[in-house]
Amino acid sequence: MDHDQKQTAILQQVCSVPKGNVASYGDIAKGAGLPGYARYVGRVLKMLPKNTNVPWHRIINSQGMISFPKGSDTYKKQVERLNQEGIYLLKDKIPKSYFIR
DNA sequence: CAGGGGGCTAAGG
DNA sequence: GCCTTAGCCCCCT
Repeated sequence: MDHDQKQTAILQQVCSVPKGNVASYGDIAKGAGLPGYARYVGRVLKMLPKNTNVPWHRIINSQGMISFPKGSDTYKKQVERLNQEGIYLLKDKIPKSYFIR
């Protein structure tokens, strides 16, 4: 399996997360058939263009927290996008009830 | 090759 | 809750 296929599989998994729900990097990797590729997922999402239709904001870490420095532009951006689909943080964390199950 | 660093994770103090 | 350790993927200098 080459790089492109992994990337495609990952992005496809990301796009499969319904609006109003979230998933962890590890979950995405797992669902893409690539257990252990959590960090790889983050690396892939990092290079997406601004205008992408891929819902990168629905991907968070296993602790339910946003994996950006709190207060950074990207952090705010992600929070805004989540709020826009009815997802709200509690003490900087996203409640478990939003996770895909 | 060595070292450092990322949108990570699970386990232990 | 915090921090460290070890393990995971990869990339860059």
